[in-house]
Amino acid sequence: MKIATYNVNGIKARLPRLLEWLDETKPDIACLQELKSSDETFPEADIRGAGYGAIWHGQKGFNGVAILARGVDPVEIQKGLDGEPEDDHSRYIEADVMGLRVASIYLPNGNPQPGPKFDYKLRWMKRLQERASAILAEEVPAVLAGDYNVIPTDEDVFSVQAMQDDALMQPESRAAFRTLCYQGWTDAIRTRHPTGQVWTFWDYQMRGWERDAGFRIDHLLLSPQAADRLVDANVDREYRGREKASDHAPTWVTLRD
DNA sequence: ATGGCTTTAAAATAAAGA
Repeated sequence: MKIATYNVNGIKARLPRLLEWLDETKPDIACLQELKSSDETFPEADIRGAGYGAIWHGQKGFNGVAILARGVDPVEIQKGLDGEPEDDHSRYIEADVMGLRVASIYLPNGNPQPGPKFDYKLRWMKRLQERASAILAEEVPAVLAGDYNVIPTDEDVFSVQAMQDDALMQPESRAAFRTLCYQGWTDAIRTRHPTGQVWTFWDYQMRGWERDAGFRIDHLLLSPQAADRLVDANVDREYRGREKASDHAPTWVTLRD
């Protein structure tokens, strides 16, 4: 089965591209981020028309996450993360679907750093670590998929110099991501592609796509019970080059049934 | 050295992204 993550950067603006991608690549499960849509304006009928059940956690203007499943309805486990009741950003949704635990994650960007947005990013990562640890304790096949807004290593960015002051690759951001992995989560893309450039994002600015100036920030972390079933992982790069594309490309894993 | 683009919200600009 194929599980994908796709930061759509506005589900209304991206709807033709999203429906086309679902039809052409037929992921069993698709985790979406940056819906930029309230709960009420989520295009449920179009998603159903494409053959997918869905749950979502929307927000007007920005953020927003969803989990789509081919032919079935995901069973919601929770929306949002514990530990900061005043946090009203829609960045996390978790479900049971097709025998897997799946989370769709939109981790805070954190720029500019230092500053309150970076502090919020690090607090959010700590809260994610706590939830991820609880999921591991259940010993179930699980996939934490999403836009982590973390460039894990210098090999995951087109230019270390250009990005050195960015929140995405600060030592604190990387340490928090490593802590998550060291709990027992497997970074699926790096397992299948141990070295080299595997970009998932190209900035709209500075002709990022044309220069192939990208970085790797969309990740699928597998619990041991899911990692044992890992067959392949890759990026649907081609969709970044299409008309009215998101600045992220769909990123996916396949697991043995 | 800096900004260069895109989406949303909302009515002209501003926030947010990364």
